[in-house]
Amino acid sequence: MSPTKEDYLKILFELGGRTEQVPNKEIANRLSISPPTVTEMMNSLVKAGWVVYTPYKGSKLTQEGTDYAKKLIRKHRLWEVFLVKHLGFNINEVHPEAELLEHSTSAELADRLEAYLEFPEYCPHGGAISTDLMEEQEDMTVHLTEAVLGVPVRISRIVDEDRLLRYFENHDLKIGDRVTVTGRDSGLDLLTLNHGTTDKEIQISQTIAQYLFVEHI
Amino acid sequence: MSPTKEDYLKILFELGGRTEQVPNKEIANRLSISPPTVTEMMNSLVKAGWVVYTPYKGSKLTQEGTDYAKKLIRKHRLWEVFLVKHLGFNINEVHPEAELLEHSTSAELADRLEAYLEFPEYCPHGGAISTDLMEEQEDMTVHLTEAVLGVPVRISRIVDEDRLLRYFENHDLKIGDRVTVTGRDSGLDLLTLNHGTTDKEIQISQTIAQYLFVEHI
DNA sequence: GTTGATATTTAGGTTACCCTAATATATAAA
DNA sequence: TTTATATATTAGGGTAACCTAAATATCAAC
Ligand SMILES: [Mn+2]
Ligand SMILES: [Mn+2]
Ligand SMILES: [Mn+2]
Ligand SMILES: [Mn+2]
Repeated sequence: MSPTKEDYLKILFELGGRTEQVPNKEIANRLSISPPTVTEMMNSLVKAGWVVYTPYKGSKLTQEGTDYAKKLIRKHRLWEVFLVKHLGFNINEVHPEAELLEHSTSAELADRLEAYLEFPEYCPHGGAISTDLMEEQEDMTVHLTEAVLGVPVRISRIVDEDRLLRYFENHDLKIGDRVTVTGRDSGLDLLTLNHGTTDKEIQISQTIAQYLFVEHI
Repeated sequence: MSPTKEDYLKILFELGGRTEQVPNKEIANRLSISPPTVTEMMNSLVKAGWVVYTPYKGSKLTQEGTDYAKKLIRKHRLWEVFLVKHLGFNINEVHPEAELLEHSTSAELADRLEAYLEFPEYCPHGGAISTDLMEEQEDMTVHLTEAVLGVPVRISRIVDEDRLLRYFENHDLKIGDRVTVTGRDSGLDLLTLNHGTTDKEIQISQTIAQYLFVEHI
């Protein structure tokens, strides 16, 4: 498996490909790649047994594809923990580093690294590390867009995609922050939040709020 | 730069391409790749400014090529230290892991890793980590084949190429061991050693002994 | 100085991963 | 139900990194 193919599997998992069909366009967007390239790659992933592909509909991961993706995500998150905890990297810097390291990590190395880090439960962005907890978290967490108006919640996880992390940093949002959704404007695609700690008003786009997960306090 | 090209530069350095012309065949052997592929790659490395290539003669690294190779080797050796010291890997297992990790390591990551490891001087195979010390070591060390008969020496460094490491392990040789060359048979390509610690007789091929460096005690 | 062994290059081909332009399909609107 | 729009596929092309087979260059031995 090449780093390229591995990244396709990972993205597929992150876009819900474990349970639903993911349209090519979403993959193309996330990887900044042209749609024909995605079509081509999906056919190749089908041939290798990682994916089930329905033309014009989208792709779903097979069981093997799901397992492979979860192993990759585990490696990615383990490296992020190492980079932050031991090497003193900033939370917003580690994702691109881990994006590379994940592909150069044997199962043996991942296991030893996990033990060395004393079996952390979450990565610095709140993502679960154990492959079982990963599915659970994926099924249980609520998107910020689905939070009830006026009810305070805690940010539990940020989808760690480079552009998103910068967006959230620019809006002063962090894992663990308490926020309350105070307004929703679907026309302007806006979500208004009250930040629990600073009591400041924050406005973010609803489209992007989909990548923020929250839990009830 | 692709991992592939990076490995070519590194091999070139390891084969003495900093000071001498390295023939294509040696590169082809070390990388287990066909000679035409090497020719092709050398032309590509020339175009990128890493290498000076004389057809039918061989390749030398430019200053830029040398610097790049040394940075890569530093990353490689830092990872080996980490894998052995912190993750408990065996010395003979770490080379293939580092061979991958080196290509996924930013300058920032290498610097932080080096500080975290408390600036180690040598990798587990005795290779220098600082890029200055690296050249010095390359120029100063003596090949085991050049050691004087009957004079005890200490093994200071093993060229960490996968097949070689296994050969040396099979012959019970390790960094730090004292050995005395007791015989040399050029016809049979054999070198007879007396192992200082166990007092056992060891026979290794002269060809392979070239990859063992020793220092006087 | 010719010969022969070895090393190297040239020629031609493959697969992986990317692209744009043109065409076809699906779906939402009129 | 036609039409418009978004999405997806097909067609055709490019570069990187590999290969084998055949041609050519180098160099040491005779
Ligand atoms: Mn990440
Ligand atoms: Mn990646
Ligand atoms: Mn090594
Ligand atoms: Mn390598």
